[in-house]
Amino acid sequence: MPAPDTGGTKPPGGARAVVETLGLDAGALGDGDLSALTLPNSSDQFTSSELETLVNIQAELDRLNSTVGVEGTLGEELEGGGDGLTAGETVESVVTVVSDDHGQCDVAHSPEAILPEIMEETTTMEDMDMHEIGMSTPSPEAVDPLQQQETSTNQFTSVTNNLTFTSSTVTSKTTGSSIVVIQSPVASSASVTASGLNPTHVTVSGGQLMGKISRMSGNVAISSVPQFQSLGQTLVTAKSADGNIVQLRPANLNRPVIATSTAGNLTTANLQGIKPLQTTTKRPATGTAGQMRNVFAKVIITGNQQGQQGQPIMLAASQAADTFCSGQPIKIISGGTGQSNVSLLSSPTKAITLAQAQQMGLLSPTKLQQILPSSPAKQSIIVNKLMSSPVKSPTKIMMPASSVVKSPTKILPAPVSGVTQLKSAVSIASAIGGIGGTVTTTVKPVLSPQKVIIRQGSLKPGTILTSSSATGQVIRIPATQNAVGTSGSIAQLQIPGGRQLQYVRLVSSSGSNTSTVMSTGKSRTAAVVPVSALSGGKPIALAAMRTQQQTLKMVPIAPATPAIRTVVPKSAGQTGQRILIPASAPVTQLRTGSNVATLSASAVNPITSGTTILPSGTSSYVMLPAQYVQQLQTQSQQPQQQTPQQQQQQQQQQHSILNTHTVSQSSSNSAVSADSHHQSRPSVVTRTTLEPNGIRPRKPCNCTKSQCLKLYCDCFANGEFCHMCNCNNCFNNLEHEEDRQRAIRSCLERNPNAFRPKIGKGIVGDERRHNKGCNCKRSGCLKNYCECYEAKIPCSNNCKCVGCRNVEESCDKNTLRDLAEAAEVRVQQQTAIKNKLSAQIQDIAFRPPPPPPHSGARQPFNFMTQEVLDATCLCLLAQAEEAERMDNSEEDAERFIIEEFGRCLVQIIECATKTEANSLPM
DNA sequence: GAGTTTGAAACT
DNA sequence: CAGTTTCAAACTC
Repeated sequence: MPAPDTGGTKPPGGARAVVETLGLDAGALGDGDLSALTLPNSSDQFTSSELETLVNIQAELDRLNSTVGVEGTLGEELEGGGDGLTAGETVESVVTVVSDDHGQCDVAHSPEAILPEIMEETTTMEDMDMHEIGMSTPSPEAVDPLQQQETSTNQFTSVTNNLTFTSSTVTSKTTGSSIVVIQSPVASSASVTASGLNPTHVTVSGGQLMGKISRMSGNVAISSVPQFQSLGQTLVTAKSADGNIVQLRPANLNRPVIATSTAGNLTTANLQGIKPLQTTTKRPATGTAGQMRNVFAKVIITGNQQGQQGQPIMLAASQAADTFCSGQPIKIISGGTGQSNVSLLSSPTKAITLAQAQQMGLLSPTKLQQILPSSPAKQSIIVNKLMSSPVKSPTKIMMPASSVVKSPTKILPAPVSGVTQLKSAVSIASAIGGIGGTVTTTVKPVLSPQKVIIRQGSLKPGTILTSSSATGQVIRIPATQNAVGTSGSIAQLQIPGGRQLQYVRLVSSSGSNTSTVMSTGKSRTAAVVPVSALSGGKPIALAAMRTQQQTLKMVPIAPATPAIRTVVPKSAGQTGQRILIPASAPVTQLRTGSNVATLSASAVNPITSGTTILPSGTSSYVMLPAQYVQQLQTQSQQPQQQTPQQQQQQQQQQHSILNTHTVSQSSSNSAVSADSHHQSRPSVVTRTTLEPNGIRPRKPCNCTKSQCLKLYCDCFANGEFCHMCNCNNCFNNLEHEEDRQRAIRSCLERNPNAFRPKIGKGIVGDERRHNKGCNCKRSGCLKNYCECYEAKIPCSNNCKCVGCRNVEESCDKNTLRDLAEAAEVRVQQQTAIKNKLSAQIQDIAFRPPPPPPHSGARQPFNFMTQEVLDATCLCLLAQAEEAERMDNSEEDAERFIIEEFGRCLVQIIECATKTEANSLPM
């Protein structure tokens, strides 16, 4: 299928698919603890030996490859399919497949897919319902799902364009989920058909990771052993020799693993496509790469563990609209144990046009102009399914082109000109099968929609996302119909600790056109749809499966951040809630309670302040702070709606709210653009207190000279867009995405860890500590000048501060205090011993002599007369004086005294014995 | 609110 | 790597 937007040539032949797999030992990560994802090396560098571990899983995949024998085939087919691809274009597609025992499948086509569930043991994907996702542009070439079956391991086949996932029973036990990244130089577009007729063979990587990487044909992005580096605590990135960054996410039992590999040239045209995951492409890897468009299909297959029912399999693939444009269906055939709860695409798709995005303020006119011409192909974003009648009344979701084009996590500068226009709503027909039911979901994008995420779910009203651990921030996602106000609103979530803004569109369950949320059946009430990310933003998709089984998926759309974070639901019994969020924060964890999803540590921490109304042609969008979301949640629980003023009042009551500017949606569609945050800037910027978790909420910056493109700017430093700040000449927004990306790159060049959270967990224990340490000279580290003090953590050895007094809770002080306490306890114990001995002596001394035994023998205590006791005490005093004179320590003195006491007792006993012996003859 | 202080970031 | 400058936040008045 020709790629409309690009006049490029088809990839030269021989395009091959490359599959990269990454696996980690499941045991490496504890439940809810993503920190284990951090590389063992302090340097965060993967060594070759470490890579071996990562590659272990590929052995199985190799067997798959041999069994499937698909490698090379894909490339061939893809070769033909690379229509109109421009040389050097790179398209990435991420397909994430999560399968649980029950074969539920969720298919999401998004730049980033999150699979919370990771295959722990046996994963059965047999008889999976085929879900077909029609790609935006219908391609003449038939799109037949590619099917592939594996007996020993998870089977999946992905074709860059047409994705068909057929799963057979997977008996393989994966220590962790396997991540397969399929890269094919072929243009994603048309020509590739994955169909049973023309099955595109995708080789599930065989050989070792390195080999796979290098095996990449023509467009080989990574030709040499990549240097792996972990970003944040959850993201592992590999940097190839050619400068390409490959992000790998370790697999875990509870966590999805996402591997992203980007290679080839990143051109403006490339940017048109979605940049799934966090990938950074600096330069064309090879000369050949420059001539070809690289299509990367990233497939992540994970299986739910513990046979959790209702665990959906989420299949997410992102494609560049221009490349994958034409109706390339993704079919998922899953058969579980006969229970294929395929909850795919049940909710209606929501798409927004660029014009709508512009109206919403997410895109400036200039930006829109840049975007429109470049890509004829229209990208539709399928956000979510909220309704039982999915196809109907699709809600249009604004997805800034930049967000599509640019992975929020991508830090490299991205050209804007080639942005593909987002357009056309995507209809998604999905049926959510009950347990054991098979459902086929078909996504029928109108044009060549970019599918971001297809997720069905219904957030049970009152779903709460809270950051577990330290932060404890709570985000409630209004999922009920009651939450009318939330429908169509965009919640802006900010990930703590380095974290980013997350924009989440909240879709109410109401079946209005705008908010196509309809509750079907009893269980499904609402879904949170991933919304556009302002440039580089990552869409966050929140979806809940059933009221009883809630699934939460969050696809971060936040601004660039070095890492991607995947959160895996912890509760086994329920449908896992899945959150994919930017990884800047050290640990993200999502625990799903019955109705509660918990984002651990800073996962969802500071939520961006400010609510902005986004005017749109069809519907209004509101930028909501998480607190507002929470509020809405509360409202959802309460039938009556509140006025904005009431909402504000509630917001004010909440701790974690920064300054929130709440604007109620109005039919007038007040024009407040997201990027022109200055307009929406609240007249009064309030400093907020710390959140309950102790983390200071995001503060609006006041930058004047740095253009908010230097680390001076907290917003920028946290990987966030400025929003409702007081800055001047701000470039930290979509309109200056290029500059922003350039600045990000510059910062990373200076300091690769520039965007990592400054406050992390210490080596020992869970205590937070400043990774770099402060350098205070005059503040004594007792003022907020000190970053340690500001973070409410004691200075550590990392600090170079002078005259530090921020040791109140420090280890040193604790140590001293502990020592003091221990000494005190010891003294008390010794005192008790003395008292006891004294009491015993007293008792013996004053005990009335027992009646003479018949034997006539006298017991030793009969000799404990007052004189004996006095003598003993004198001895003890003498010993004490002696010890004092010898300048012995108190402890030694006590010991000597006690020893002396023992000798006294011995003497008494001996005396008694002798006396008794002497008396016996008598 | 203006001015000062402070320390991180940026620069040399 | 150290010293200096720049910058924005924190702080003081």
